[in-house]
Amino acid sequence: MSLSAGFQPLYKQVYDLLTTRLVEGHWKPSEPLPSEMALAKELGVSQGTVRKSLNQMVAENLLQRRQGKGTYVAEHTQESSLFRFFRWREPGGDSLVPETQLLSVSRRAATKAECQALVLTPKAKVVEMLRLRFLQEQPVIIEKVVQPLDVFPDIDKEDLIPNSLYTLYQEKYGISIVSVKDELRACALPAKYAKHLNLEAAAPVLMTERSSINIDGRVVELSQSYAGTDKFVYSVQLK
Amino acid sequence: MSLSAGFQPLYKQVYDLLTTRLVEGHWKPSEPLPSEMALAKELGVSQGTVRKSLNQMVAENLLQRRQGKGTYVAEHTQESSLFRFFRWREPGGDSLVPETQLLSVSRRAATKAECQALVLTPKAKVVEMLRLRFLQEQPVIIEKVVQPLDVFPDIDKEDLIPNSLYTLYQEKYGISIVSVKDELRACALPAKYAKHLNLEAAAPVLMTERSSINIDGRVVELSQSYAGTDKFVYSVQLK
DNA sequence: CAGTGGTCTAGACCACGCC
DNA sequence: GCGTGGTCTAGACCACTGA
Repeated sequence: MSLSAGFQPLYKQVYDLLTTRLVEGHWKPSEPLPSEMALAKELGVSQGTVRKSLNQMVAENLLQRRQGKGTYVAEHTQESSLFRFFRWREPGGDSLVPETQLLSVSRRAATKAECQALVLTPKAKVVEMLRLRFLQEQPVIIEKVVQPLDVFPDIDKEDLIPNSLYTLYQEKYGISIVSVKDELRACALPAKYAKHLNLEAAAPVLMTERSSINIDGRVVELSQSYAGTDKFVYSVQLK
Repeated sequence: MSLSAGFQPLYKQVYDLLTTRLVEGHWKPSEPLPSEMALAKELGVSQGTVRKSLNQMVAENLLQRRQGKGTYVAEHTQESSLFRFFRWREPGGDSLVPETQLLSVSRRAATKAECQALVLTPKAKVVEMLRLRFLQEQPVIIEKVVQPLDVFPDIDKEDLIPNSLYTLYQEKYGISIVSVKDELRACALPAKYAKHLNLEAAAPVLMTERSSINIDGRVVELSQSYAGTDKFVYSVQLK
């Protein structure tokens, strides 16, 4: 076999190699990878070993396979991305698609906490976006997003911020968000946001702090949001 | 092959068969299943096909495999069960293990909403438990649990309610919770719970409504809890 | 029709647990 | 040493896609 005689099983080595190529942008989103046979031949392993690696990557939402066609880099479409990471529902109900209004965009130095969470050098520049999200035409969530400029150069100069930022991240900046960590608490609505959500100041709201993780494992985005929960709930299934 | 000539792939048929056996209590928790070879011979398929089915069941937390020993029915130990489904953490911190104090147990007819959620005949009997959960010696969560008596006969007569109900469910009632659905909202703390949590009435608290799903797909438990979030947060990773 | 992924088999060898 | 699960291979056949 042409792979290094490491201590890891072959399929794991193949997985690491293919993931590295993916991270480095060797293949673009929605592009096909070489076929199983081609990869097996190139890497000097059997087709079954390549298959095991590819299937693991499919399980992690890195790839998609279509019988008769090929293996493709997973695409963060508006729908799939929102469906996976947008957890707001009507109680007992189906998934919802939010509308989004951009309120402000600014550039500033990162706070100490942000530097730590995003692994930045002190005083590195970040962009802060404030967005208001609507569910069924009602303003429900106000969201502050923080993005490091070294990851998203000049993102504050974008003139079209899409509904799902993750598609923009993937298409323009080569960032593929593969997982997010949410921390939820209840708190009193800060007075400055009250008018946006049509709620009284100090109304109980759900506050979510999210860290978004790129395919290479780096935390590349922080967000903090406040949501009224009279009509909608944060819904999650644990398995 | 001795399996029905259905339209499903073989490994799926094997998976269904083994899952059915598991649901029916053919093997008890922490008991070993027959070896791959034995199952393959019994079912008239190859070892690789059995392996694929077993690995899928492992991925769904139904089984555990130990190299050199065998394949075992997954056990809901206090730790593993809590680790999977108990989502409270210190902000940015590690998982916590709660202490639990049972406040009351009572038997009553199910409400209409409960009948619908738990698929019960009208006016079926349920047990309602009220529990106070402590994190780091502080009372943080007050939880109302509703269990149908047809699933958990005489559970209100248990004299030792463990920290994790799920272990009790598995050991005494043959119920294996494989997934839960949580709906979270912020609300004002009901006055009747204020003293338990050492908070003022109407303080903003995180309310969680949980449906717990048995291995056979049935919703077998509902719970509703209120939690103060000054020191602790509900933390979840989406992938 | 050729090329792709999906399923299934049979068999080899390895790593681990236990007697 | 034996039985278990874990890895890897080689090859057959099927199902789907698109030229």
